[in-house]
Amino acid sequence: MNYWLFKTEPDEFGIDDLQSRGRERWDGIRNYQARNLLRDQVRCGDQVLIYHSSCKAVGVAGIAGVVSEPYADPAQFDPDSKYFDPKASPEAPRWFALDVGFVEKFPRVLPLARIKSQPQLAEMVLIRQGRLSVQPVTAAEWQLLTTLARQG
DNA sequence: GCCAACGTTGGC
DNA sequence: GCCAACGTTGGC
Repeated sequence: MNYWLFKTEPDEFGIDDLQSRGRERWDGIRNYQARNLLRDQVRCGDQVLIYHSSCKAVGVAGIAGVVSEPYADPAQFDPDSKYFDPKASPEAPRWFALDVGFVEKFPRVLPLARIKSQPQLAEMVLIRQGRLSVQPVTAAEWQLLTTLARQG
C-alpha cells in the first residue's frame, strides 16, 4: 500500500465535494509525470492526501482512498470535454483516471506554510517540486502530516 | 495581478 | 537535438 498526494482546486472540486459525493472519478490529469505515476504505480487500496491549491486556504484538507485500478480517462475521447485529446484513441489511450472514495476531512486545512516550516516535511515532493498534481508521499511524511492535521 | 518555475511546441 | 517562444501552474 502506497501513499500519495493529489492536488485539486477546491473551487472546482474539493474535500467537501468528495465528502458529499462519497466517491468520484479523479480525471483530467494531463501531465506526463503525473500520468506515469497514476498509470504505473497508484493502485486500488492506496491512500491519498487531498491538497487544495489556488485558493484561500492552501494546504492539505483531508484523506481519500483509491477505490479502483487506473483506467483510460473517458474525457480524452469526448470532443465536448475540455480534456479532449485528438491524439488519443481507445486502442491507444494517453491519459488515465481512477476512482477515489472519501475517507476523512481534517478539522482544519493544514496550511502549506506549516508544512514548509516542519523540517521533517521540507523534503516532500510538494515542497521540492512544484506543478506536479500526483506525487508520492513517504510513510514517515504521511504519519507526521496526518498527526499534525488532526490536531487542527 | 504578478511572477517564478516549470512543461510543451515547433522551426531550424 | 537545440532552443526560443509560449502556455500553465500555483504561491503570494
